[in-house]
Amino acid sequence: MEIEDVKDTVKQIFTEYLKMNGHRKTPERYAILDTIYSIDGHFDVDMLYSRMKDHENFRVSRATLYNTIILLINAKLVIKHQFSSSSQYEKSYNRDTHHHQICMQCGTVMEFQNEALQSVIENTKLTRFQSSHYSLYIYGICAKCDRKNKRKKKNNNPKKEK
Amino acid sequence: MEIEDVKDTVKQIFTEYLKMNGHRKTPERYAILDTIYSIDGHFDVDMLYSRMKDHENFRVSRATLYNTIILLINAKLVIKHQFSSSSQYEKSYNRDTHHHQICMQCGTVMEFQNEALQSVIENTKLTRFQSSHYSLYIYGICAKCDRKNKRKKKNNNPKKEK
DNA sequence: GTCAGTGCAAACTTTTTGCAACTAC
DNA sequence: GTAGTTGCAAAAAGTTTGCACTGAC
Repeated sequence: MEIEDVKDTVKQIFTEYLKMNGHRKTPERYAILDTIYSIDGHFDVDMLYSRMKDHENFRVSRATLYNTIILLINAKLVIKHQFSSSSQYEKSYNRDTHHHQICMQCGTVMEFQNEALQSVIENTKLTRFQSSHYSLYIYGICAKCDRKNKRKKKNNNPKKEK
Repeated sequence: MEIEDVKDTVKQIFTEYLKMNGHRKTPERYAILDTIYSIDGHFDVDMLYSRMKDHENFRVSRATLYNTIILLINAKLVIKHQFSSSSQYEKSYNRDTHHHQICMQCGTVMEFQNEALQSVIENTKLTRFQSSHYSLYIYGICAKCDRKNKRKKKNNNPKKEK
């Protein structure tokens, strides 16, 4: 699906959601949705804020961003993650299911796909629980940091870890 | 393994860790470790703080709690989660591997075990990444909230979602 | 015209930091 | 004795809230 088609579709879904729940269709809300669906990967409120101001030339307050994101999460158009201190978000419509590997040293979050993993998780039966979606975070050390550490270990005193 | 044995063991591990990394063995650090290993399930800094003050009668500052928890995470004796606004932690030594199901409505976090799931995740090969541990969070609606919602839908006006 | 939505600043919450006092080594 | 630790209070960072103004309906 082309990106513009996706944008049109999510706009329709959002419109439907707003109508269903008695919310107004404000330009801010559509601008935020549009910007989010232009972003690849994860973003936080701060990044969204500056991206809208700089790239889209559309200024909204942070409060409105927070408010709108809640609506988008309820409309199932955005997913919220909390791997770092600030909440991270990502668009969820028409995205491939993916998992996250997080480097404990540099904090980099990388996505990977694995269909076997995905199907096992999705087919897990849970008792007395209606599951809607899931997040799998695998923590470890990325190749970059691993190389960096090995180099350091070789050269310096092998005492301090910090 | 008995709980007191576990406490002794983690104390040894922590002592070893502190020595290895040139940290001091302070009474605060051991008291914090002991309290954490008395708690079943998850806790946050605030809960740990009041628990130490009330139950253990040992007062430490929040700053020290944060500092010590970082050491314990590095020593692999504590795991950090971030499903709610405040960071949640749990002891990790001698605990069964488990997964989390989180109710998006009431925020309750429940643990469940599933060996098939566990082995698939643990055997997943990751390229260029040394994995250390993982977290699986499944989001949805718990039975309690589900019942509550159905009751409400039946009785009231079926308009508002909030 | 009305009330939901917005921007702004202030408030709030959680976590981090600077500094003086303390203590494990 | 001297660094590493602690407690405290202040600061920082992220998010929420109260209120007056605006604009979607």
